Amino acid sequence: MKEIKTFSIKDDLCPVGFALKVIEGKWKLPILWVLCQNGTLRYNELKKSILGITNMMLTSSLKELEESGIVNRVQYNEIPPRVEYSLTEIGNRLLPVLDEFAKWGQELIGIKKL
Amino acid sequence: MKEIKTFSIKDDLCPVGFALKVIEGKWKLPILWVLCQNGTLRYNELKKSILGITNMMLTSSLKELEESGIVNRVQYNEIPPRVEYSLTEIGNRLLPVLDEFAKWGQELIGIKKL
DNA sequence: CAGCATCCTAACAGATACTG
DNA sequence: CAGTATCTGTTAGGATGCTG
Repeated sequence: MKEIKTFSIKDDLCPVGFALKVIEGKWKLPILWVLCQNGTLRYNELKKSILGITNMMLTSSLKELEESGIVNRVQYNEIPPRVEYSLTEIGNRLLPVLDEFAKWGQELIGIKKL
Repeated sequence: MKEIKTFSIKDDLCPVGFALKVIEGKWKLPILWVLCQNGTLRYNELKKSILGITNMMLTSSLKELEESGIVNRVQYNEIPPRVEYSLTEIGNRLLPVLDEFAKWGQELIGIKKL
């Protein structure tokens, strides 16, 4: 009888699952994308550059990304208010990983077209 | 005035988004994990090795993974029925990418503990 | 043994309007 | 300018029981 390795759901402290949660959600990748393309952006610049996003989703997605530690939020107490967002250092280090992921995705798309 | 690169939601044919969808969902990673640890497994072996999963979720997750092309399903027409699941070739090539992802996740966990 | 059908709930996401 | 608040719709996931 073969010995089967099990997986307990308690193990979802698994680093892959953890990393995945950080970028899951409809708007996280788009936000990361425009930030890595443009560097630092203000709230309204982000909003304009991500077509279709609402204030609610932009705000909550940014907050989660900030809490995850991959987006910086800098608030200037001016009138009118100014808030700038950018990728953190570890946020930037995610990019090459996503690139590998993209390559694999491309292969998969290629295979499915056969 | 700076030129801002935009992101249209229509672009979600983006390979990263595509790849992400394939492994999203509560049970996909656990399934991939036990398959890569054990090689080929039968339906009930999978069920036993993933604690807490229901028949419905196992069935639908396996079907999606199969449709994505990263899991093989082989049905033997015997009595009692036997169905075996394993990773496809491209499914196996996902593993090193997930490994990179895991390393990044570990770093992030490390940073957040500081 | 390997599943499918049905019903149910909770989390996610969108629309709209309002505020410091 | 940079968000909140509220209300509503949609989808993911779960419980339970049944079938070839």
